[in-house]
Amino acid sequence: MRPKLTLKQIARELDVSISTVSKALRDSSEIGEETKKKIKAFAKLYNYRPNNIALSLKNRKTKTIGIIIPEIVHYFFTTVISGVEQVANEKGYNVIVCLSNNSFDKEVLNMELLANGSTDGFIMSMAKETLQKEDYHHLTEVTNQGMPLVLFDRVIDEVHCDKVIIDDVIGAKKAVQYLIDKGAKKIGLVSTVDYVSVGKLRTRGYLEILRENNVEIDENLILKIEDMDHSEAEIKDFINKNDLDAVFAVNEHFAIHAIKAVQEKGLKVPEDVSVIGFTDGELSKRFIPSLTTVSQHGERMGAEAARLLIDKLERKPEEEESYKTVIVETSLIERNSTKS
Amino acid sequence: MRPKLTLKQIARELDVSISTVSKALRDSSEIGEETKKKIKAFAKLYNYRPNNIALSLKNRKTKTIGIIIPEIVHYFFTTVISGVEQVANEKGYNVIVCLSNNSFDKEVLNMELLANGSTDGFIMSMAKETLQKEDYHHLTEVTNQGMPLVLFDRVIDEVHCDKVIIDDVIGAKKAVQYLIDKGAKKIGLVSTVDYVSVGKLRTRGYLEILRENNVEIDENLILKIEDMDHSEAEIKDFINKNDLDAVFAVNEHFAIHAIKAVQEKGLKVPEDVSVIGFTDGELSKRFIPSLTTVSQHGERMGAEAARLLIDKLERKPEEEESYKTVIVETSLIERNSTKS
DNA sequence: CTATTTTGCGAAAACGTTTGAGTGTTGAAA
DNA sequence: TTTCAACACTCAAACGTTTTCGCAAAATAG
Repeated sequence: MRPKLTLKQIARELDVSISTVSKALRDSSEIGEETKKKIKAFAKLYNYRPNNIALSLKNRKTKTIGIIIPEIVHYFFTTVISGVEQVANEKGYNVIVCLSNNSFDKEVLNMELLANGSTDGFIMSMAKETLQKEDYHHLTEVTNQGMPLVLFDRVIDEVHCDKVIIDDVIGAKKAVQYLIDKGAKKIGLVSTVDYVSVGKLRTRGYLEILRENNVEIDENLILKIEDMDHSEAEIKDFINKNDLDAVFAVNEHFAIHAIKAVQEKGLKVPEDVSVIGFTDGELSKRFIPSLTTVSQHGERMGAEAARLLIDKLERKPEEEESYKTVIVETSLIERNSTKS
Repeated sequence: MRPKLTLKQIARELDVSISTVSKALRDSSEIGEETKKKIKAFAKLYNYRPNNIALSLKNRKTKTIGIIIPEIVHYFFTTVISGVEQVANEKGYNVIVCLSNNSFDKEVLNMELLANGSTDGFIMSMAKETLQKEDYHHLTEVTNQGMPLVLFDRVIDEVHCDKVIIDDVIGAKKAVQYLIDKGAKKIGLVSTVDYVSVGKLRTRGYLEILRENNVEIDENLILKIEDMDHSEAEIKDFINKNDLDAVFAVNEHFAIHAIKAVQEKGLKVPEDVSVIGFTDGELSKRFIPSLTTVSQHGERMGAEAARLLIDKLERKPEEEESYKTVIVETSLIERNSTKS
């Protein structure tokens, strides 16, 4: 077992000072050609690599970005991570992933941990519990310390920082308009409770587009799910109770349960009932019938978020502060769960 | 914007030395009660937190573990990460995630980067390209430097380190035996090329159990997919060509394509053909028919890997070196893609 | 009232870098 | 011969900690 080589060891070996070694390796003009050559050869031979931690301490930057998400076993978030990772890597940054498991406390804990020097900035999507509590002190704390923060997907206006969101309202409108265009009259909505901002926005899109099309809004056709664990039963009940010709679900999960419920009711998708989901995951692609969905382009969101963050990190301090909100467009992907 | 508080600043503010502050905060008996109280109060008021980087440099350990996986947009890997994260967090470790994208070069790059002080050890699953090349110098390099490494899922004998694997052979045998028990005679195998070790092992399980049941092996009933991009067409062709009454696929993906192909051929699953997959993802659960699969318990694997790694990290140096291989048992989950 | 112990604190080194300032030697210009 | 610049290198500080050692003053013992 051979421990890592340090400048000090090279210096001792070659009988020069540490600074000489450092400068030689950075090809400084202060050092003679002969010495440089010797030192470089030695370093190469023994595969010297500077210690990142020491560099971080010296430079007061770690070249890593922290990403905090509610859960990782979730297609959308993994695509976002993938996007972040790609541009981070391009720009020489590492990515450190923390999960909040949708718990407020764990989110706070994670942020505090990472904020103490471990990362240069954050990319995060807020825990459900945090949204409920409306307690954002950990976020403002971190930004007050001068750490850049980029919020994505689940964002809130109260926190001032860069944001990457999708046009949830427009996305929902696109979906519902599509259903209307295909002749649907009674369009059900399966959404979440309103404190989940995406649920709220998609619900708003649904309402707006119905109004724009002069379709009367029937509150009975709107289901807001609180407890994911009972979503299946609730959706089944909802589908059974109402005579719908189309369903817009705010996520894949709900969409699939809706399809199942429709089928169990003895009707066919898409012949009798069309279903559109939100988020384009594995499930949407491979389910039978494959799902028409509003695609969120998670990878693009991650990439945008990383770009925003790194811009902030590498910006000269004299440049003035300003916060951008990037909206990543959704697109409707037509598959087999809607009439064509 | 208020930058982070340091010991030095507290010391200056309170007109004591840095060491006094440090000791007071760590509740050393060297410091008088009065002084301690004063310093602690100040630190608490201004929310002092020690700088992780400085601690890492001092202690020569970072309390982070690096996890390198081929891709993240993949259910199995996310469950593993989830498992790792859980026990890592419990023990006060952070997790830094790197993706190799199945590229040898990126895997090497990532390891080198993280090995220079960023992490205390590695948990990884090897890139496909690395397995093909059979070049493991980056792994031995890292272990030679005394960094613990835990390999999972895609492992190789040549590298000496802790390993977490599943009983691929046994898992495959369970699956095929199940098919045989249900009366299947012509059981097809959809696998990968042999340098992907899991493909090889599952293939071996298939062969062994057929032999044990005195079923003659027909090479025509075995499909080995090289190029994932053309897997769909190849599987379709394979299903069309052969008159199978059951299919064992080494992953979800293949299983689903097999089901589709069977259905497109005009046959029914599971009435005419039973299909079993490997890995228990979203897709398996929600597909219709939902898939009978061999579940890999990724979360458990991740947890085991993290435990092994942290044990190594926190082991006293005098204890002797030894490498364990933990086998996480698979279980067969019966759903609707097989006759009951 | 001296001798010794205890108490309370500070100085300094260390972790591995980078970098500006300093130093000694050489050679050439004045 | 003196002066000065160029060269090639070393010193030392800094990043933020922890920890060993040393030292003075106070408390205790003899």
